Amino acid sequence: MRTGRYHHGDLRAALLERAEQTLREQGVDALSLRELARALDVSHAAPSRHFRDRRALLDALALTGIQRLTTAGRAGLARSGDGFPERVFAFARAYVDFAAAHAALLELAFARKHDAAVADELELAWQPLKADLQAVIAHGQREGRIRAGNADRIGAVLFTAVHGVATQAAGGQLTGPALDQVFDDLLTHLLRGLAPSAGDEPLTEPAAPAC
Amino acid sequence: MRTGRYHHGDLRAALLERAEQTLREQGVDALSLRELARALDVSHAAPSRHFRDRRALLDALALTGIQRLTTAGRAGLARSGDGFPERVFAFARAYVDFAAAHAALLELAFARKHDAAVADELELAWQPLKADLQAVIAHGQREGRIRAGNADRIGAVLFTAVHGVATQAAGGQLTGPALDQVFDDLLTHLLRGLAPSAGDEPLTEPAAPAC
DNA sequence: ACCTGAACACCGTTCAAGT
DNA sequence: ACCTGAACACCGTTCAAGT
Repeated sequence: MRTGRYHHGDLRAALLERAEQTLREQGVDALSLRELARALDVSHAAPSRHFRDRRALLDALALTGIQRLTTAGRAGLARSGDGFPERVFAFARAYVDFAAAHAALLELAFARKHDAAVADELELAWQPLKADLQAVIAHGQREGRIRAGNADRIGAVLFTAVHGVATQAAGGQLTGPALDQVFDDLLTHLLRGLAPSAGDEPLTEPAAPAC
Repeated sequence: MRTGRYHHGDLRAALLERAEQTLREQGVDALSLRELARALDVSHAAPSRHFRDRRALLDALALTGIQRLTTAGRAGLARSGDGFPERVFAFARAYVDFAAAHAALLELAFARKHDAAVADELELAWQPLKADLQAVIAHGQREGRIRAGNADRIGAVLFTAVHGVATQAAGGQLTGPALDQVFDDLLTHLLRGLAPSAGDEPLTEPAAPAC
């Protein structure tokens, strides 16, 4: 039922919002421009004013996904205490939980981009989250819990490990207690390996003095 | 141009083979049953004899993807020597290389399944690869390079870490030297954390005797 | 500027009918 | 058993035309 007026103060924003809902509830394949237009009571050709094609809409969604994930990571840090491994766990957990709750959205964020310009834009969008991760690592280094060295390399290692958990959570391969255990085991062992001097419990005890 | 005869000794196999090619060259979105039928010179309704719907074809492809990946992992092990960290690296590298070369196929293998029966079937298909990984870990434990303990848990940790590298390689977020470095750093630090007693170079030197 | 409506070339899926 | 051909209900995309 068309209302008659052109209407829609901001069709672009409305399309994105509705698309995100469909994505969450029914997945990418169920996302159609025509269905979106119908839901917003607008002609099927109207979306093309705001998104060149379906892919452009998906790319825009990917961008919001990265931004939301960044926000979720910060919220996780804000909820956590000041301790060292605690902050790493809080940050990582926020990532994994977001991935499980917004699987399709994150999948879009990580999909291979055909357009180089889009790939660059998304790469840029990751920077704030990566900066947050750097800060967490620098904190661990100051506390003597992470070995000195190139923080970018250490950041890439942590990011990749957590991403491995997150993608499996998103795909449903890892759920419930199994997910929790892998998450804990992976981070614990990796941090142990990243510690400056690894005794038996380097994550909860200061390194024993050399004998 | 239809030939006239029903033809095609094994249309199902022909469909899968052609689909895999299209997937590799043009991605999932470009994969259409009608196009496949056209390429095989068969009516557009013929594929439905062998695959209930498009999703069923995609599920079948996912299955072959897991099998191919398993084969690639074994080939990696076969090429490697007998040393301990060497075998882990060889196995993991085969996984990552396969992911980079067959991104779309592996994506299908890890996509969330709507059908529980399919999810179970794919879960089963992973078992041979996971068994191979268990063997590599058991080897490391015998050599005193990996701490004793539940091999399933340790396997899940290693799998997840490597999967994190693989998905980023598949998505094009990690390529070239950056990929190699993250791969090396992650495995090195994780194995260090998994070692029974971690000195400064636990991966290349036997653990120093306790003082 | 922003949207409509018609048009075009594609889909997936189903089903009676052919061999 | 296996396939065809027509039919149906959907798509994405384009473009002249409207306000």
